[in-house]
Amino acid sequence: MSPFIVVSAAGSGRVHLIRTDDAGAPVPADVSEAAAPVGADPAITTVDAADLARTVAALESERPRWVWDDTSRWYPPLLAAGVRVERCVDLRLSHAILRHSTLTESSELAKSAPNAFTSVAQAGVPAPALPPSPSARQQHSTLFDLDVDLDPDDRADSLGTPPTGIDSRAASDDDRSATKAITPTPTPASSTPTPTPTTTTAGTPAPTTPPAPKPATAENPVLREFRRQREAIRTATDPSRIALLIAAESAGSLVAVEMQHAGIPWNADHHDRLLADLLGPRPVAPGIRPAHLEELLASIRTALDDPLANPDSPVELVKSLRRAGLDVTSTRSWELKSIVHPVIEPLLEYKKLSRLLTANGWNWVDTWVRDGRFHPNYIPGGVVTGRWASEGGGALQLPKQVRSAVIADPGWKLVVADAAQLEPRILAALAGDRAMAAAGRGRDLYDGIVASGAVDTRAHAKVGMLGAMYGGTTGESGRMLPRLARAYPAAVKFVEDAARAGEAGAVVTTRLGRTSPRPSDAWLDVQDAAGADGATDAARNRARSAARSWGRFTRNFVVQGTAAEWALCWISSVRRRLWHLTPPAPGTPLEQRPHLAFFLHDEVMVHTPAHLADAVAEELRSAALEAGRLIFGDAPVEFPVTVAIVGSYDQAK
DNA sequence: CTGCTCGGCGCG
DNA sequence: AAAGCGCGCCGAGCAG
Repeated sequence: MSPFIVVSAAGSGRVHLIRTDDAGAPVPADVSEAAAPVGADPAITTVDAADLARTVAALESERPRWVWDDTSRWYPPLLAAGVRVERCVDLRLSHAILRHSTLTESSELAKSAPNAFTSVAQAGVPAPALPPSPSARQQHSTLFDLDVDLDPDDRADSLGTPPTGIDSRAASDDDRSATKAITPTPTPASSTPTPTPTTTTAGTPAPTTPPAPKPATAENPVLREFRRQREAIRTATDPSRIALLIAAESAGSLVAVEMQHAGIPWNADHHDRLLADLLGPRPVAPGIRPAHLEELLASIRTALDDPLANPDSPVELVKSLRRAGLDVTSTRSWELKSIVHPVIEPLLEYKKLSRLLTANGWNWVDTWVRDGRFHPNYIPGGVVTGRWASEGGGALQLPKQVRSAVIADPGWKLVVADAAQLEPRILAALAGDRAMAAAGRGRDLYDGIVASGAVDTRAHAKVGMLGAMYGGTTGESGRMLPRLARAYPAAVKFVEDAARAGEAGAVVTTRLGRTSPRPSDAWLDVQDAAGADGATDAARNRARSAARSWGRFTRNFVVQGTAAEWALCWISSVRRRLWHLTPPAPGTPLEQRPHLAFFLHDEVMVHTPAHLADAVAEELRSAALEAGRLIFGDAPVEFPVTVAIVGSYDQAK
């Protein structure tokens, strides 16, 4: 079996490498490595940080899993040195999952006091890397090469026995430590990468390994944490699920670093032309409005007969509008749209363009685009549900307005894939709802719901399903719910159960084992106050409102969180497939081969030489199939992806 | 001056 | 038509 190698900072610019078995027990290296053993312990070697990349590259042929505290700390320098690793274990991300998961709640790790690994959110992904296996079965057993059985045939419940995602125990101990992401390292294009792992990356937790001149492996805190995690997984309620989640989370952490490294191809000249077309030429100095905005401002002031009207200040603008006789309570676009008045058109246009200018204008390009690439900082596990967050440049909110500036290199293509109606499909699989699964088979899921007769239009099906998953009760979506409940009772019951759990203060757990945070002390206090003798109506209303709000959160957590797990498995598989699409090419940087360039919850973008675009498209589809089977086994729910091969991002869908 | 909340809006 | 989930970022405006 390929080894685990624990990577641990040793101080003084040195790094310890410790070989272990799958339980985290040190094992002697059977081949001598370039570095000398430390003391009498043959399992541990020490290298200079400056030699780490070379050492890792040499050892990579053994297909080890690199075990480190934080992929975002160790991997960037390796990539910068041209070294890509196949797979890893991100202990920080794994710890966050294992500490809170109901599947590992009896583990020593879950019961232990917070430690240096406790500080963060969640996320990460390992990197599988075998050549494509001939059979689906083999693919499953090798995808992540976990030490657990991932055979889909053993993953029982698919459809038929709905897995329990709901944990009905009431919340008890307080725990609000691990929800928010680490302080990320802002990475404007101008910043320089952290040169070596021994330099603590700014913003990341301090190195967890104290300088230990004569380290015994038993005392190594990174190794100790790894051992505890392996034990937690081994003794979990459903080891294969939590192990898959840990593997996917760690693989994701590799993808995140690789995508930041490669960047999104961004044509600054095109972006500038786009801005000039809409706003007018770039102002000569900051603080000056572009010409078109200035014109719109004049129109607004004329229409309001208010020469001082200021659309940049919501508070002032509401006053101006009300002075002009408009009955508004805010300046939200959707509220303004319902009003008939000459000021509305230029005002909405102003707001639209002003938003473009401030969010993705010339300053944005100057700050974030360097040498034709936008290098956002991705934060795996940055969202409580397991979704990624990002920091710097608003990478996950790129408006459609500017996507035409995302242009493939000459001779290259962008292959953009999107999982169609991912969340309702996830719900169908989670709930074992055969009718909903059937509605989505071979077609658009919402069309299938219409075809079943449950609702009359696709728009109704969509808004109804979104409402069911978000907890909407009013308007169109509220009206659709009874119809959906009649046609798809299992799916609706599933989300209702999740909501009831949250309202009662309980936690819920995703398919693979990510558990929702417990409600805050403040929330519990509000509930207690409402139950006390002599509680006022106001207190009871407040408690009911807070309970429902938390119920909407847990209702959505299970679906969004499981969708995030599907997406992690998808991109992990895509990563491995892309790597094997081209022959081994030692010394060829990652970004000169087909590579992931962007990931957005249920959508990915691959930047690839044009002649490989069709093959990439096929791998994206195959990977989606693989992700579904990994998580849901033989459940009859399909997870189709739409794939577009384009020259620029705006041409995709 | 910094640090914070808020309104508003971009994305899924 | 505009609400029900999850985010990040911007400018305005206020508190210190």
